[in-house]
Amino acid sequence: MVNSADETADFDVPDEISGLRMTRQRSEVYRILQQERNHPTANDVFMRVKDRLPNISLATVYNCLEALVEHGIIRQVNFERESSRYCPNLGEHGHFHDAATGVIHDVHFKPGINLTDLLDLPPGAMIEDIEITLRGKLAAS
Amino acid sequence: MVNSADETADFDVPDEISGLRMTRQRSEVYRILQQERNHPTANDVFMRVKDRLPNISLATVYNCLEALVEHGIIRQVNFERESSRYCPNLGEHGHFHDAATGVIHDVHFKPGINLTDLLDLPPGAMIEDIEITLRGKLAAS
DNA sequence: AATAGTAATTAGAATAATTCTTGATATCGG
DNA sequence: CCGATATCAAGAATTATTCTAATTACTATT
Repeated sequence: MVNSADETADFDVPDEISGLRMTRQRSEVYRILQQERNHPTANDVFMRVKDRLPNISLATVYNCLEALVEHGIIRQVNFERESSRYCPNLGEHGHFHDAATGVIHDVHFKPGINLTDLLDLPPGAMIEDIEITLRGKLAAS
Repeated sequence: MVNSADETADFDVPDEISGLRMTRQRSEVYRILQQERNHPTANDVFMRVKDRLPNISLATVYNCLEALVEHGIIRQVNFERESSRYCPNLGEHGHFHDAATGVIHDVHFKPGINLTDLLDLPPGAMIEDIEITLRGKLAAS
């Protein structure tokens, strides 16, 4: 069954992404991340995916997320000691956590900015990954 | 007993810092962070502090660290899902994690750089805290 | 289409870091 | 010194996550 006229605005997920076989469970997990870009936790994904796969287990959601992260298809985002969150935005960006609402906003660099140029890195450091996290409040607008 | 000629190069810790009463346990925990600037975990601190306070419990170390963090005396640093690490360096700085050795190096901005100027923040965002984490390898030198 | 081999999924147990609870101690103000 | 409050210790409890073992699904081959 090809999902062309489903209830939600779906994404068709190919059979394979970056060498990872996209099983039913992985597709649905990935689809949820694409659809709802609010940086859900594994448990959030679990609750949402159960609508479509009522028998899925939380362990499978963790497995799927891990597989997607390892293949560079999504990113895992950690904030303090809270549950990990997952994010389909692969470009270099940071996260702003609104302390009042708990909402996470993606934050991008202004054009032409390269963070590593601005840091005094230890000699010989080869950067593989950068994480920028900001915590604060949004002024009532 | 005033520690002026102890085995290690000690710091005298005042009776109170930022309104936090410096009990024996909190002083010793704080002293360890000052002495060994390798971003220890709570358990690392626990093992080291037992030399001086053999009866201290891990829960107390956690309590002390939490009190120190809450009073802005030290910083708590998280990397992925690993145990929290603690750091007496209060100035704005990031952390470079050497994937090969696990060692964490403090990273500072080059002079005159203000990160928030370089980011496209959500309108009205008031930043209270910034965390920059870099992961990579140090080239063999 | 049956079969063998591999990979994925499930459910629940196990783990690890951290927090909580409770009772005992220490400290401070009067 | 005495009561009030804060801190500490020990171990239980919690939470997110990972592991284990058994089942199921998929792939390639006959």
